[in-house]
Amino acid sequence: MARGLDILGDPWSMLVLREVFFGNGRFEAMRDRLGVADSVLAGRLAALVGSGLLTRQPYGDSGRSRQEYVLTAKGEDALPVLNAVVLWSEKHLPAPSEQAHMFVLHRGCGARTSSADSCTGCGERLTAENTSWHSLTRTADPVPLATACPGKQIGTAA
Amino acid sequence: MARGLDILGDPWSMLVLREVFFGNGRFEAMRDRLGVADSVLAGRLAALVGSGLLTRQPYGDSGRSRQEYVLTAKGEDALPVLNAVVLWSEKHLPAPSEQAHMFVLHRGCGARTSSADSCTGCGERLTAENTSWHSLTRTADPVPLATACPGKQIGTAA
DNA sequence: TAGCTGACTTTCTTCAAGAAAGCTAGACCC
DNA sequence: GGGTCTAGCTTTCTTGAAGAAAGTCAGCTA
Repeated sequence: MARGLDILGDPWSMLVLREVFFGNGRFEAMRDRLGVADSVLAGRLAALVGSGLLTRQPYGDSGRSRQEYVLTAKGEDALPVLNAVVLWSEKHLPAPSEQAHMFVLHRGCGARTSSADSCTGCGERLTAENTSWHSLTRTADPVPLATACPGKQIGTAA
Repeated sequence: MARGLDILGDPWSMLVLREVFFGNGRFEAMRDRLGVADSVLAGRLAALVGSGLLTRQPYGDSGRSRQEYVLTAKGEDALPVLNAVVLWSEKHLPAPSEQAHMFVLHRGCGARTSSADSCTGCGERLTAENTSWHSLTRTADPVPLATACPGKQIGTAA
């Protein structure tokens, strides 16, 4: 557990993972969204890549220096940890505004779940593939989570 | 979620909570077990009490200056977060030794669960009351988790 | 009354976070 | 084809927190 916390226990690491799950894997996008210092973000990304939770992937136009960070299977498996934090926060921390709420939705049955790793509506196991997060501060509609390497499947290969 | 991570995201906070769940709520015991600096432990404990996850409770002999930290209902509800970290770590991080493994057990049916907040054997919801952790480095047998205020129930009253 | 112990608090040093600027390589523009 | 733009870092500097070690204090113990 201590070893797990070395990777996941850092506040920024979890927030970076959150952004990647939201499909927000580009350096600038994360920096702007999280308000984190460049050097810290660079360090956290390198650590998460080093720990095998993220991989780098060139995106958009041809071989330019533009990279996007995407989840590996190992990173995707951290979803219950993030869900558990979201559910605990929703239950116990007062939201600073109506917009600040965030929900975990199972796309299979559409239910809002109160479990970190299974749907309390239908019991199905939650994965990044069948889960959406709904954050009012972000978009009006729920966001399907990013899975390991969107588009082309690389997944556990790395 | 960011607010939740302000409290739970700190590596030491999670480890302190782990110790309290293990029934190890005394200052010296935690310091010895975690190898954390006194000043840092004192700060973390104060923060967790301030956030309402722990309360202080005198223990043993009469009104001496000896305190023990015990969970509140709010702190107890953080169990799924810790479970999720344990399960992820067990799945994805190599254990440095045979002894380093840790399991989450449901005492109701005795099954080892692979879900953070329900028993994968019987489906029952996991609470501190019906959950044991089994850490080989600690004891040979699984340890029933500490619940909100052992002995006298205070719980949500604070 | 002279320790001893548990639970801190203080002090000091070192390391990491935060802010701000600089660097680089390809894209775009005219 | 020279200038500008932009994404994705890297460097530098300052400030704040972590870590180590010693000090404090109240009550028990002998």
